[in-house]
Amino acid sequence: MKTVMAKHAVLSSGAKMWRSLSCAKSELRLDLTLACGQSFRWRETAEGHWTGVMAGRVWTLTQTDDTVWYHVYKDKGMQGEGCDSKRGAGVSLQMGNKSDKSFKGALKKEEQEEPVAVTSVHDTEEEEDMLRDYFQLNVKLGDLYEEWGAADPHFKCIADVFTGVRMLRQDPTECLFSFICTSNNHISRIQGMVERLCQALGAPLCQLDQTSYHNFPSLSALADSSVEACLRDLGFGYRARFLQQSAKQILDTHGLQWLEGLRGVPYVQARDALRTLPGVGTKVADCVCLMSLDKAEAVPIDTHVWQIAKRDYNYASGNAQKSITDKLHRDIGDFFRKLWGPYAGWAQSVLFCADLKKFQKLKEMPDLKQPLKEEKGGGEMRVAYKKTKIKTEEDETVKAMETKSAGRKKAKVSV
DNA sequence: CTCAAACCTGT
DNA sequence: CAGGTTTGA
Repeated sequence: MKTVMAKHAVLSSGAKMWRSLSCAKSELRLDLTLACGQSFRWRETAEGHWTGVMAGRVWTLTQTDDTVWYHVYKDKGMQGEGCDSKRGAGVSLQMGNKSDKSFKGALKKEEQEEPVAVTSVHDTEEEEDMLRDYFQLNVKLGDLYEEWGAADPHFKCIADVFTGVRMLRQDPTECLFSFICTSNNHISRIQGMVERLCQALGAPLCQLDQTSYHNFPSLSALADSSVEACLRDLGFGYRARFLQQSAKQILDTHGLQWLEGLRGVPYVQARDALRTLPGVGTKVADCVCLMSLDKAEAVPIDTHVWQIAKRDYNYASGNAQKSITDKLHRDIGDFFRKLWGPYAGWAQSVLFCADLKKFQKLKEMPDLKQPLKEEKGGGEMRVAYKKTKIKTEEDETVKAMETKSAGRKKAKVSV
């Protein structure tokens, strides 16, 4: 009676369970995009195979030269039973949050009791749409790389190796609460924390090999008064309170749909709205704007990006500062927006990715199919930026609006 | 508006 | 100290 334990899918064994999506590696590199610190939910479960939870389902993704292969696990067995009220709410609330029409059918399907998981044509189309939405495949990354490279020699240099680094369009709730965990913290610990968070408070989805996969917790699950103590036990430290308080504040003063509604609000307004939440400062707010709220111009500035600005762009302003001030945030963000344009946040993620320790080996051994580009002296690249004008006039919309809305945590947003 | 210190925990 | 935020001078 004990069912055979399900396993992670592998492309080489059982091609029938895989579906495909035409997509060149220059448009999407799964390994870089999924492991560069945007989402903390994907794991490499086999060589080049990435497994994680997205839109309430468990996926394994892999790719060949011109194709992305995906498999969606169907496990009705674990749903609808064995979850407490908090978790139960997790499923429906999570799905209810989706405003996109393409996700409409999801809630109904979960509630039905189909004995066998037959994948209908409708499911197939729906899931392909989910992927296209999540990876924002309508955005032509190759064209953007061309533009950034034309405007910025240093970017062009990096871009030859780090192609296909693409911004994910994440669920706003998952994105916000994951990034509240990032303060004063490093990626490896954040990954563990987010995993424990989902395991403790998220609805279970399925189990593969020794790993159980859970949905990200709902707002109401996170807002429960018992959550802070629970998360402190799980090693969240002072962030435990931030998570619970932010969830409660959103539900009490804004409502369930508020976060998603910020997608339709201008960047600066959305960012200031987020900053009213405990544990959410400038950097975290920018991350959420960029990675889940469709604000491509948001450039999250952390100490690491500051180092990049100083080292590769000869950014001198704020040298006296010991740490990043609010003003420095604004100035560096404006600097990069001026350089890269409306998708500056996407460009920044490429450089950020290229600077991660775990990807350094790619710089030494580029693609074999591509002949080595001729070495360009790094020193000369920098000279080009020696005299780069850092400050610009008040002509930028973003800047103008920022100075206007100075009252930080007071900002009231009517959505 | 700027600045430093404290905040949890793991390396 | 770490990919930060809050708080009080």
